[in-house]
Amino acid sequence: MAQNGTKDRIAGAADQLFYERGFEATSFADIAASVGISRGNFYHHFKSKDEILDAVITRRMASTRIMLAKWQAQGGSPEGRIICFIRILIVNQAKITLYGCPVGTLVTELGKLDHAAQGQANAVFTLFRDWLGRQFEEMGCSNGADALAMHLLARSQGVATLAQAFRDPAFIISEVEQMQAWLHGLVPVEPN
Amino acid sequence: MAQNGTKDRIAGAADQLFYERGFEATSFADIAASVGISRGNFYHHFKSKDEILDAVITRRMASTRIMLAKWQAQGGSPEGRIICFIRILIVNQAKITLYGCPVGTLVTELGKLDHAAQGQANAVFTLFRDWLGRQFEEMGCSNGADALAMHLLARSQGVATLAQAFRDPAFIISEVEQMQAWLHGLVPVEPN
DNA sequence: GTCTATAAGAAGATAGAC
DNA sequence: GTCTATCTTCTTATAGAC
Repeated sequence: MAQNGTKDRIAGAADQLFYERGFEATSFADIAASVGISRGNFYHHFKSKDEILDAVITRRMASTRIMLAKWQAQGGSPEGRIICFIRILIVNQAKITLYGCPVGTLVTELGKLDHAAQGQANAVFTLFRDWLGRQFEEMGCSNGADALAMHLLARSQGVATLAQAFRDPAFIISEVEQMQAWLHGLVPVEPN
Repeated sequence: MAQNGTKDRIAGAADQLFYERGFEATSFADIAASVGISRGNFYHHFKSKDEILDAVITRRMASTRIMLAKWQAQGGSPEGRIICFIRILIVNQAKITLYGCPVGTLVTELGKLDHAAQGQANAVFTLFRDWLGRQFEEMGCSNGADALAMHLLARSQGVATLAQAFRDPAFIISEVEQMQAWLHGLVPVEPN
């Protein structure tokens, strides 16, 4: 991590700018200015813009895996772990109200650009999807576990989109409560 | 409508390209090529790219108003009219699977660009929001009518986002059924 | 590893002929 | 109303000095 400071700082700055402004709208000059290096230095670390995108997605994959592993390791019930997922909407409430969901907005943009990294970006979604699916399976919803995972992912995406559109952080709170109620209503009161 | 053929054709082509590729990613050359005119001719009809965006949003506002008015005029129950809204996901299934929701994706992009037309684009959302709110009021949900409207908008947005991300048109069908079931479960069987 | 300088191309936008 | 030609600026990308 501290092995190559500059390369990592570039990827970090790009990660943030791609989230806040979008991939296409972010130029090398923007990233360079954010890191505090010259544009020329840039190409010593990354040969092209697509390579930076690669690095950004790799970063996001890694941090997502760490987050999911942490939730998994802290014990508790699968239901409790799903609550952890739902509550990232609240943890990131302010940023979501401004920029939406980093995963969803990047996948949508790359999809429209027909970009080669689209599948890679979508792998972050798949990470959440599979993890949620396993939690629902553990909850005893072995039949529709994946459908439930997709349903919850979609609910979260919709909340992020509308919260950003209307700049309404309170909407996030309201919907998170409804998602938690939905989750509790899934299994008819069957303590593990 | 037929008064200025070229201007309208430009706006129509821009509308489609902004949806399929995004606003920033669409260049004047792209639109001109799509319409079959030269780039120079362009500026006779629109002074800037922002003016085209204005025209595109105006078009979308108009067509949305027409669609909502049509649903309103066809009689039936408010519940039936909300079903009309839900089912546009199915009507536009193929395009949504490829490009997501035209309203949501434009608002998200303009939000990230911090574009001046962001509020204007969001007005299309507000058109749906207010119309849905009135339907829920008529259904007797006068207290939480707007919250229900926002909830349903969010659900639709989430479905569009994930359907596009996973290129999964079947997910739309599955979620539309769930939204209809949710709608029917709202009022405890009280015929109008 | 970092910089300056610069190339090559695409973008939005304008001028003026027809 | 449509075209060609051109301008300016921005963006990605490269070359080469330090």
